[in-house]
Amino acid sequence: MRPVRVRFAPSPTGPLHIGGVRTALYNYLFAKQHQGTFILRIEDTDQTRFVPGAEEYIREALDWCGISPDEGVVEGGKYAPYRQSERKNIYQQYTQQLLDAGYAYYAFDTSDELNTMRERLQAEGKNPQYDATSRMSMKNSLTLSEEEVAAKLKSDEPYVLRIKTPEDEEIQLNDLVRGEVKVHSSTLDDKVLLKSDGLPTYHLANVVDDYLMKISHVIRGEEWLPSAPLHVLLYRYLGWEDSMPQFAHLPLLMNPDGKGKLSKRSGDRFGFPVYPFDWKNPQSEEVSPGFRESGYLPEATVNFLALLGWHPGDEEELFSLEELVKVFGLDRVSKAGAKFDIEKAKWFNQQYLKELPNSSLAKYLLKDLSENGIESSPEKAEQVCGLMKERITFPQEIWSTAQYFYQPPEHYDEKMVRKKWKAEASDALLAYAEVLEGSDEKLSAESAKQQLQQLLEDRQMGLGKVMPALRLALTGQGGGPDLMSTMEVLGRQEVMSRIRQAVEQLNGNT
RNA sequence: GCUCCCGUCGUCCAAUGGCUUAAGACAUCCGGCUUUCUACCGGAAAACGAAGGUUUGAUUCCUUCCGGGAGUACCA
Repeated sequence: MRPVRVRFAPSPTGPLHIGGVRTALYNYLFAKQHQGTFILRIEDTDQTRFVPGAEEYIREALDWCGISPDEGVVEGGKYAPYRQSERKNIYQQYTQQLLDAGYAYYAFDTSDELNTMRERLQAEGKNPQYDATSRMSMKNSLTLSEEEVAAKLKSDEPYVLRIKTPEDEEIQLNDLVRGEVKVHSSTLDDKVLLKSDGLPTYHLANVVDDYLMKISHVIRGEEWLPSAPLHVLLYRYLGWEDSMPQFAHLPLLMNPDGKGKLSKRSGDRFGFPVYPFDWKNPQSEEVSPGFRESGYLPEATVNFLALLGWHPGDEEELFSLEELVKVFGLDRVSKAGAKFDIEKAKWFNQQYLKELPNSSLAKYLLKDLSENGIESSPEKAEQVCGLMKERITFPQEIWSTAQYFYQPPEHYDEKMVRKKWKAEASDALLAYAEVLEGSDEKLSAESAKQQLQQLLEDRQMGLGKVMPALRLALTGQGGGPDLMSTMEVLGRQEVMSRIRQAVEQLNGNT
């Protein structure tokens, strides 16, 4: 068997979309599983759509996911260059080869002429395409005399090269996820292979590069399936059918409502990120949110993406990248498009977040703190994270829901005040503050609890009467992590002062 | 329009020509735990798109229809 070499071949026309990330991931997993090579090739043959920064974005996105290429524009490799615009002269010999063999021809039609042709065919109820039946009525090297063609080529008149699709042939390909796919050549059109700017189109460039780079498997999105027969034809005409890569067309990532494939618009419409990280459109300055900035961990994102269109076969769901490499297989990739479910992504994030060491989480919190002008020791931040991490989905929730670890509450949850703030409780709290005042040892979760229990016993009250009020006084909220531990983090002085502040404020108002 | 691909709970998906009362996870709902909760534990509800075949038997194979998606550019 030949060595596994796969490529991820995006075009730098914008930020890498999360669906692209999944395609890259599947390529990576497949390569690593077979001790193969994962290649990043930049398909920038359309210079009109080039977007500055897009290529860097793509590479950073792969790095963030932990799926960096083995060969590529920065890594280099035996088959460099890996940017198609830098391979322009390579394609020439193959277009010539196709021309010489009669598998391709020059076409001189202007876009107006093409439109006219399409309109005419449409009106006649025929397929409006440049194909075996319509090509003979167009301006090309099949209809023009040799002299005319030579003259046109000599002049500055722009031309393209088109493939001459066969009239009556069944084209078959064996897709690793879809099985046998058959298409009749009469439904294919004479696609442009070489554009008038001298650069190849995707179809030619992709076939030539895959051949030259010894790609063994082409794993790409399903949007390429319709043009796969054309690629098969190209391999055949170039005489490379024996070394043609195996194809695997992945199901598309769809909008949650099933209407259309996931796109930039989906993010705006459904309110979730569709990019690995924030992207600022260089023209409009508009920022599209990313998974990273939204608080998703790369491990969670990768895990989530892996399960969208692929299934391990057993009931395990949590996989590290290394584990995925072991269990992944194209045979378990599903065929139907997968609707994007952000709730599942959140669940994965939660799973990974609670396994994160406090010190890693603390970095997020410390950043939020310094942005809000609050100083904190890393130790305290870690303590807070330790208490909060089992009840959050995103790191930024620690700051947004547990500010009270750093600032006394400014207001108190009204509903909870009505339900739980009773005179009896408030008296007990004041007494509790007195007790704390009198003790001079460091407040710990255990000592706090002991002292409170002692006090309540003397007053013949239950914990349930006082705890909610105490939480309210300390945090302003009705819920949160273990109260005694919360007090330990706050410290004795702070607990006392917050109790007194709450009593003053809440009793005054009601 | 034409070509191709697809169709199991709301979502991701599993299994299978009879072992199926169709499994798991997310989400939902209910209960429990708890000082509280977004955590945890327990439970409920929830699907083979339709019709015809083939077969002793079909969710599974075939056909048609319906539905969805993709492609149909000198974009990738």
